[in-house]
Amino acid sequence: MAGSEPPPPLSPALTRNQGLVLDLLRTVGEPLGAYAILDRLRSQGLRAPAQVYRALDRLAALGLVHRLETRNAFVACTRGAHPPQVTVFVLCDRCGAARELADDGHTAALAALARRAGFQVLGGRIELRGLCGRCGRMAASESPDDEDPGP
Amino acid sequence: MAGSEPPPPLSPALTRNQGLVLDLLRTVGEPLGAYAILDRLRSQGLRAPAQVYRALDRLAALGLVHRLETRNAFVACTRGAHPPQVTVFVLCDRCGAARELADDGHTAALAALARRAGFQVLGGRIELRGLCGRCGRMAASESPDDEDPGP
DNA sequence: GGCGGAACCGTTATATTATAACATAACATT
DNA sequence: AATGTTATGTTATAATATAACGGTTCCGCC
Repeated sequence: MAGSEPPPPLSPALTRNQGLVLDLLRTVGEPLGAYAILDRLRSQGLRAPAQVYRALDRLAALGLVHRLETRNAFVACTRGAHPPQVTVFVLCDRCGAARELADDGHTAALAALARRAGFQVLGGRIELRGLCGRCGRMAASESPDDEDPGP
Repeated sequence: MAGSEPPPPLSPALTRNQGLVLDLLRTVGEPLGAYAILDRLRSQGLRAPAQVYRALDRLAALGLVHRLETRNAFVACTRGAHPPQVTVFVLCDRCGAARELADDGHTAALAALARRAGFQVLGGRIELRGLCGRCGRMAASESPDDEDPGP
């Protein structure tokens, strides 16, 4: 139909839906559930969960997004290409932020530990929960109560 | 065998529903979803998901069962009392078995790593997926195909 | 011996997350 | 053009999890 070609944001080798989902996650920077993604992409024409899940499956297989199992949410990878699963996530209980850290060899060491028990490791990602720096300081200094992080 | 020796099952301080769920998980030995637990306890009078989830919440808080985030399933703890989360799970993709291993200090080391990034760790459990010894051998020797573990 | 509170219980209803299944469209390769 | 492959759009449904309500039991206590 109309000559509508959105060239700038989309990453190459990705289909339209995959590009939309990846762009959104990169822009937002924090974890989003599949239905939150869907809601934000309705204006771009997405209508059904399956469309989002399919795009997420592909992006995850490419290592461009990671699934956070403890939150049932998805986040764009913030480290360049990295060998499969050499990454640790830390997730803030208070503000929901997710941060991806280099795992410093722990995943490999854990795989070796498992192997000693006769188990062959094929995957797995480490997710730790707690408080990010900002929320930790607020919780410690202000008082032992619960508030949203301010502006 | 029968006699009158029920020493392993019911833990003290548990309510009826909690005891039923814990016994079931201990007997089965492998991870079960909440609805699978419910189905197997209908004969004991349980009827609604909330009953199972409540029992599981309490048992998890006591450290008697663990939740496997990557499977949305629950498994009885196989190691005696242990400090919070000093445990690694390895989960077999093929037969579904779960095994709990001592973490050899990795969780603590990871917490230290996170702390260096300004993050205060409050919890988290490591789950690795792959093949257990038995399934790994079958996959390697027999052929590169997919069968259920024998009877 | 009756009164509050706490913890658990059972139940219904609903929210949230994820897949199945199927027909169509787009595109590259023959 | 016929074909195979991949992605798409759509509907329906499965699987997992929680909210909300009222009732019961038990325990401490005055």
